[in-house]
Amino acid sequence: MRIGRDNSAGYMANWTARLFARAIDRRLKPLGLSSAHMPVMFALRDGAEMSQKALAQAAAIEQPTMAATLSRMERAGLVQRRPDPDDRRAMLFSLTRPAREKAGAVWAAALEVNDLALSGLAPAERDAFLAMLGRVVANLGAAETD
Amino acid sequence: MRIGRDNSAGYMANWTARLFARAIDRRLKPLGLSSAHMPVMFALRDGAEMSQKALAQAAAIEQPTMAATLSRMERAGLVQRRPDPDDRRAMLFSLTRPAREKAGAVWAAALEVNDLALSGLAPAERDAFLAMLGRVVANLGAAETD
DNA sequence: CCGATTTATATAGCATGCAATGTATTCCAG
DNA sequence: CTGGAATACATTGCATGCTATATAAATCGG
Repeated sequence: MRIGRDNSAGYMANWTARLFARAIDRRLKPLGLSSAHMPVMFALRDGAEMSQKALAQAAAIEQPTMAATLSRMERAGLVQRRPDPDDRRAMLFSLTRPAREKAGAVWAAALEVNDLALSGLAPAERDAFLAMLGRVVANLGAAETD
Repeated sequence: MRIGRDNSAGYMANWTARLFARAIDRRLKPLGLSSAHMPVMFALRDGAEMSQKALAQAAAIEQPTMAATLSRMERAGLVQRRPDPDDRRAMLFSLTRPAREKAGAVWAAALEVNDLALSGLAPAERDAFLAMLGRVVANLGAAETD
């Protein structure tokens, strides 16, 4: 079997992810946001407060990565942190008012890019696509634990 | 419609790509290689020589990204460059002997991770999955040109 | 209650990716 | 043949992601 570009799932997944990120970033850049901010925006919607660890788990990224993202978002005035009154190791993060006001636009950009990417696929195909992505994530995630 | 994590194609694609890269990197690290080297290894197999621009196109990444990757690969003794005799602006890259000797192991790692990721999917599903990734790439790529 | 372990965050160092820009050649129209 | 446009590469600056490691606080067994 010949593995080139188009029949390597890993390569295609990488390519797809980069195109998604670029499409999102182009739309969010005017708002001072980027694709990495989206999981945080969603997790902290409706005024929720979460620790860095909880945010990292929600975004499925490593803790130092989330620390850096939160640091940049704080610098940009998008999130604020306060000490967790119940755990002096932890910090609780929440969206600032400016960030909350941008949530709608972030939502719209997510929907727009999602729809653009999946155009030409029937609803059942979209479901199947997401299910297969979920299966691949489960397969690779399970293999990491070993 | 509620967009969270599991029903956002962009988020799932990003997650999938990161898991693929980690699985590949874990296997290639003992060889002194990484996932970003794979498109170069494949493009330059069988002693082929290619310019930096041709390699960037083959890998579907931007030129500065390929420049950095080739620079690291050169530092690691994996590729060598020589001036293009027909174009004094261009350089021709090829794999070194040590890199050629690692090509088989790279191939094996790619097949292993591909199979692990797609385990549980029937051959027809795998084909459909790759076809849908191709469709998403085409959709997002076409939108970039605008 | 105490020491060992676990947990939450911080930090360093690096790879991979992008956009924007500079420089040297090449190519093409006139 | 020449000047402007296009092309190939280099460089800068930054974001996103990882691993490995350090530090402080919480937790748990005895």
